[in-house]
Parts: sequence; C-alpha cells; structure tokens
Amino acid sequence: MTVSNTLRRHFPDGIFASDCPSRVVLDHVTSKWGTLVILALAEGKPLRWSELRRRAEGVSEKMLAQTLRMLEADGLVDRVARPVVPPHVEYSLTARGARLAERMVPLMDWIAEHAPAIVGDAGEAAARR
Amino acid sequence: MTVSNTLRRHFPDGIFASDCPSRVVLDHVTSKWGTLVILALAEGKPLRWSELRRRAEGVSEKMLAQTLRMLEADGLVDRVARPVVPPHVEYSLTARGARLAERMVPLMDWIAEHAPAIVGDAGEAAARR
DNA sequence: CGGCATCCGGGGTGATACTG
DNA sequence: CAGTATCACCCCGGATGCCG
Repeated sequence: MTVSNTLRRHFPDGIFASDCPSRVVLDHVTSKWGTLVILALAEGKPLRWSELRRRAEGVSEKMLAQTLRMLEADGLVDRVARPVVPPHVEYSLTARGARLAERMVPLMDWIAEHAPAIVGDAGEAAARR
Repeated sequence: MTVSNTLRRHFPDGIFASDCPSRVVLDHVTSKWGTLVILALAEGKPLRWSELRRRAEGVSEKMLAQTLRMLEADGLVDRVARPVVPPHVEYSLTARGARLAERMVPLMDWIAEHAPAIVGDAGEAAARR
C-alpha cells in the first residue's frame, strides 16, 4: 500500500490527465523556487521580500516576483503591504498554504537527510563512466 | 511548529544553500515528470516503458528516458531488462525510492483534493481583473 | 525598499526519424 | 517494444533600467 485511496479516487486511471487541474498546482508548488519559498515561510514567521531573496539563495528578482505572484494567486501565500516609506511588505502562508506546507516538510526532511548519499552515488557512477 | 528539527539541523541558516546537494535532489524529484513517474510507481507494481508513457500523460519519449535515467542514477528507480524479443523492460521503485514515495503521496493527495478549488480561485481572480 | 517592463541569449523540450 | 539521434524552436530566466 503506497498509493492512498484519495489519490485513487481522484485519478482512478491515469495518475494525472494532462489537462487536470492537479497538474497546474503540481507544477506551481514543485517549481524550482516555489518549493523553497513555501518552505521558507513554513516556519510560520512572515518574511519580507529581501529576506525571501536571501533564503532562496540564487533566485533572481524576476523569478521571486513571479513565484510569489503565482503562489498568491493560488491562495497559498498572503501578501501584506504597509504603505510606508520605505515600503514594508511581508509574505506569509495562508491557512491553505500552511496545510500544504505540513505535507511538504516531511518530504524535504527526507531529501535533506538523503541528498548527500544520493549525490554521492551519482558522483561515483559518473566517475566510473 | 511547521518546520521540523531535521530541516533545522541540516539547514540552520538558509533553507538551502545554492550549492547544497539537496538542491539537486529537490530538482530531480520535483521535476515535472519526475513526480509523475515516482507516483506512478508508488503503487508498488513494476511498470513498463509504454505503461509509464501512458500514465505520465503528455510526456515525450525523450523526457521520459531522461527522467528515468536521472531517477535511476539517483538510486530511486530500478530498471530490469529481460533480453527477449520484443524487449521487455520494467521499472520499479528501489527501497530508497519507495521511502521517498511514502512522503510524496500525502502531498499529492492534498494537491489532488485542493487543486480544483485553487485553479477555480485563480480563474475567478483572473476574471475579476 | 520592493517591485515591474523590456530585452535577449542558451538550453531545455518536443517532433521526427531511425535502430536493436 | 524500448529506446537513441538529430534538429529546430520556444520560453525560461538573468541582466538591466526605471518607478512608487
């Protein structure tokens, strides 16, 4: 038993049809920067734009903006702008986003634990070639 | 409490440094087709190339091959070829892959349940604009 | 500080054809 | 059936410049 009844109920015959809404959401939350942003916000503490940029190391302004707008449109991230100068904007997870994050953290934990071994294996395999 | 101690222990100061092995593994398992392949194999039943192509609807031959080789190199997917004609090749999850899949299924369950609402919201938001 | 608009270059992607 | 090879294209994503 590795596939849940929920999954079976929703996708009895093909995991994901190419036009299924799940595909869209899947692409959003598993996007390169989407996962990092959600995870950074998973601590529960609102983060500012500049903080997010540091947390998701390597992200460009454009991609961070794009990612945040995408997640906001999906109702996963909340954006609160205080109209002061200099501007102060904070991002946090919505209730929905927090529930999603709960399911992402165990996955990230696993990856964090096993990534070194996996990359190590790959390196050896590459060296053997 | 939304971020685990494991995650904190491994990434005390930045979720993911840009050169961290986790980034590589993360990109692999959250790649567009990687998730679908892992999930398709998560049932535990070995699948043939052509079955995988049908399950991951929309995947091209090239990307399926690329994805499978990547996951195989990561030690997540096992490839067994029976040298008969016509060729018979079966893919399944390794023990490591199965453990990863266990952590992906809850995430996919959540997405499967909430994707319609999310896409629906996005549609409404777009219409409102 | 927190964005958005524009340009543009490279590589990821898909279609097609071919093979063991 | 299960792939590899080749190629053309498109779009992701970075860099830059400007604005509230």
